[in-house]
Amino acid sequence: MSPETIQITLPDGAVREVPRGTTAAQIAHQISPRLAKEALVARADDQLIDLSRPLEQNTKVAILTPKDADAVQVFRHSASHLLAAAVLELYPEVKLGIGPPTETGFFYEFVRPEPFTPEDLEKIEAKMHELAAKDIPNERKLMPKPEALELYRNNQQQFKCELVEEKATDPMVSFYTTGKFVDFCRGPHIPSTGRIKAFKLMNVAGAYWKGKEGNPQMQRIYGACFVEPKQLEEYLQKLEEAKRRDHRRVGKELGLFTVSDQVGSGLPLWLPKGATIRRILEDYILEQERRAGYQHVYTPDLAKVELYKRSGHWAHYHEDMFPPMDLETEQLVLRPMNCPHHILVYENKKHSYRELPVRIAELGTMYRYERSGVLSGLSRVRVMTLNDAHIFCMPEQIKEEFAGVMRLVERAYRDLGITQYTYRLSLRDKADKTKYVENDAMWDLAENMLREAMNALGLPYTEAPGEAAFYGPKLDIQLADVMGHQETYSTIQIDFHLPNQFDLGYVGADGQLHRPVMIHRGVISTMERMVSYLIELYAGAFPAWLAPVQTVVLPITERQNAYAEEVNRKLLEAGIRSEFDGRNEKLQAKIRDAQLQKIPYMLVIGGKEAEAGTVSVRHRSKGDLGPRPLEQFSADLKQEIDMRAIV
RNA sequence: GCCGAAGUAGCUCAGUGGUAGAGCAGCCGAUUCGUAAUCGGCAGGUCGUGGGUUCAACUCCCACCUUCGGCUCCA
Repeated sequence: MSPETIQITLPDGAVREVPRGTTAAQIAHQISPRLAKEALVARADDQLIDLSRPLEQNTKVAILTPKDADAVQVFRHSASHLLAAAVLELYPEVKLGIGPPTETGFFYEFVRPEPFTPEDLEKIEAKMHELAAKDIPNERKLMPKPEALELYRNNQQQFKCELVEEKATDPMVSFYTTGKFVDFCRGPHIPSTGRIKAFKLMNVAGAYWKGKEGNPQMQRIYGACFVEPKQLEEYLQKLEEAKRRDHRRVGKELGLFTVSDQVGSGLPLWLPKGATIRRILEDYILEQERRAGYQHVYTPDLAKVELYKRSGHWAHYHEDMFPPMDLETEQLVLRPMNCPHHILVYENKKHSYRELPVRIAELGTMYRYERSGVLSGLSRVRVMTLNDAHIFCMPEQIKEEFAGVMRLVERAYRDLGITQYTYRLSLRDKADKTKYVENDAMWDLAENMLREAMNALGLPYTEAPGEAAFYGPKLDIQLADVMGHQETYSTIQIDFHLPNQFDLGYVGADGQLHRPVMIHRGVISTMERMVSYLIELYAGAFPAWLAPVQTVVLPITERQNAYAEEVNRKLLEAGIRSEFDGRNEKLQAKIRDAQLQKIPYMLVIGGKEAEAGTVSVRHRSKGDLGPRPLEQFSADLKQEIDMRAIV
C-alpha cells in the first residue's frame, strides 16, 4: 500500500483501495450511482460523518440511506438548520438556542420579544420550502474556539456563546453553514437542503433554556419531518387518529366523565357510564388479587402530617402534596401515597415468619398537588385511586413475590387486551443526592435484586437512571399510546427504607426479631389512568365485558314496545347491562345512535321477533347477524362476557 | 408554575363597536317505519369571571379562572 492510498472496508467485508482524501460520497458513487443518490450520511468506524468529509486513514465505511434510523435523524437535524436559516432570513434579530432532531421531526429554539403567530409559521414554512428548492449545500467549517466565541459575541448570540463554552472541548470548533446561516454544530449533516421536502411546522411552544425551570423561556418551533412525503402523510393521519381516540373527546361523546371548574382542576367527575367501567375494573382486579392471596383493607385518605414525616414523604415529596390542614391540635394532610397506612395495618399485630408474605391491598385514593399546567382529562389528575398493595416479606421471598406480581400484571393485561408494553428498570440518579433517601448499600442491594428477578424471568428491560421512587428502585411497565408515547402504568418497587423508618419486624424461626422487606406494587395503575388508556385503546368500543352498556333493545315501531321492554327486563335480570330505546324514531336513527355510542349489541325487535320470541342481533362492527331466540343470544353473550373476550 | 392559543345554547361551531345565530341534542305535535339521521313547531345564552375604555362592548384594554399545545414534573 502506497502512502497515497488507504483501505476502505465496506459493511459486506469488501476492501477497496482508494486515494487518501477520498470522500464517502465518492465511494458511494463507485459502488452505484443509485446509492450515491440515496445516501444521506456515512458511518466511519462507528462515527457519523458528512459524505463530503475526506477520509485520511484506513476506515470501515458504511453509506447510510433513509433506511437507516441514524441517517434519518441526521436528515431531521439538517431540517432544523433549514428552519433556523428560514427564521433568520425573516426575523434577523432572533437569538438562537438549540435545534436537534426529535422522534418525528425536529425543533429549533429562538428568543424573540414577540411571539411567533400561526401566520408567522406559515411564512417560515414557505421560506423553508424556498430555501430547500435552492438546494443549498450544508458545509462544515472549523474555527478556533476564541474566534467562535468572538463571532457569537459580535452577533449577540449569548445562548450560542454558552454552548460553545460548554460543549467545545477541542481547540477547533466545527460550524455548519447553509447559505448565510452559520451554526455551531457537531454535525454531521446531509449534503444539501434539496431533499428536505416532507415537513410541516406543527406548533410553537414555550421551553426553558436547556430544559431547566428558572432559565429564560425560548420559543420552540416544532416540525414534523420525514424523508419521504408518504411517511409525513402517514404520520399526520396517525395524529388525526390519535385525536379521534383521545379519551377526553371520547369520554365526552360517550358520557364517561366530565370536569367542572366548580369542583376544580384535575378533579374529574365519573358519570354513570364511566363509573360502570371503573367499577367493573375494580371488581375484576380485587377478584384477581383475592385469588393471589391479597388481603384488602380500607384506610383513610387523611393522616397526621407526622406520619408522613416519619415515612420520609414529607422530606422528599411534600412539594407534591396538598398543604396541611391546620386543626386545633394537629395538622392533617391528604395522603399522596398509601404506604404508611398499610404499614400501620401490618404493625397492628406481631408477625411470625410463618405468616409472611403478608399482602395488604386497597383501592387507595390519594391526592397529589400536580402543577396546574400538567393536568389533563383522566390521565393527569389530582385525585386518583390506585390499585395499590404492599407485600411484607422476608428477603429470600422477594424473587417469588416479584414473579407473582408479574403474573398478575400479565394476566390483567391479557384480559384487558393490552399488548403494547415494555419493562423499564427505574434506578436512582447517583449524582442527585437530594431526590433519594441516602443509603448506597441499600440501593445497590435493591437494584440488583430487581435485575436478578427480571433476569430470572427472562424478560427484556431497559434501565432508566433517575426514575426511581425516593425510597427505592422500581420495575415500571410502560404502555404505549396510539402515537407510541410511553407512560408508566404498572410498577413494582423493592423497599428497604420504609421498614426501617417504621422499625418493622417479624419473629424468625430463631425466635429473634427480623426486618421484613416491603414490595410496593400497582398492577392496573390508577383507575383514572387505566380507564383513559382503555378508552383510547378501544376508541370507546369496549369489549362486551367492559362496555358500560352491552345491549340496546330497539323496537321498530311502538307496537313492539311491550315485547321489547320484556326483552330488556330479561337481559337485565340475566345480569346484562341493557337499555331500551323506546323513542318515537325510525329504526335507522336508533341504530345510528347506538353505533355512535359503540354499544356492542343492538337487538332489533319487529313484528316477526315479537311473534316468535326472538331477537334480531346486530353487532356494532359485524353488522346484521340475523334472528335467534332471546335465550340463545343471552347465553352466548353471557359466555362472551365471562370469557372476557376481546372482540 | 412557565410560554403560546382558546373560552358564544347541553354538544359542535358562525358572528371584527350598533337589538346574540345555525345544526344536533331537549320539549310538544304529526308519522308507525326492518339495520348509521322522518317532518313541523317550541324552548334554550348576564357571550368564562371581574374591572375598565366608549353614547354604545361578544367585539377594544387589564386582571383572574378554565381548557388545549408544549416546557418542567409525573401514577
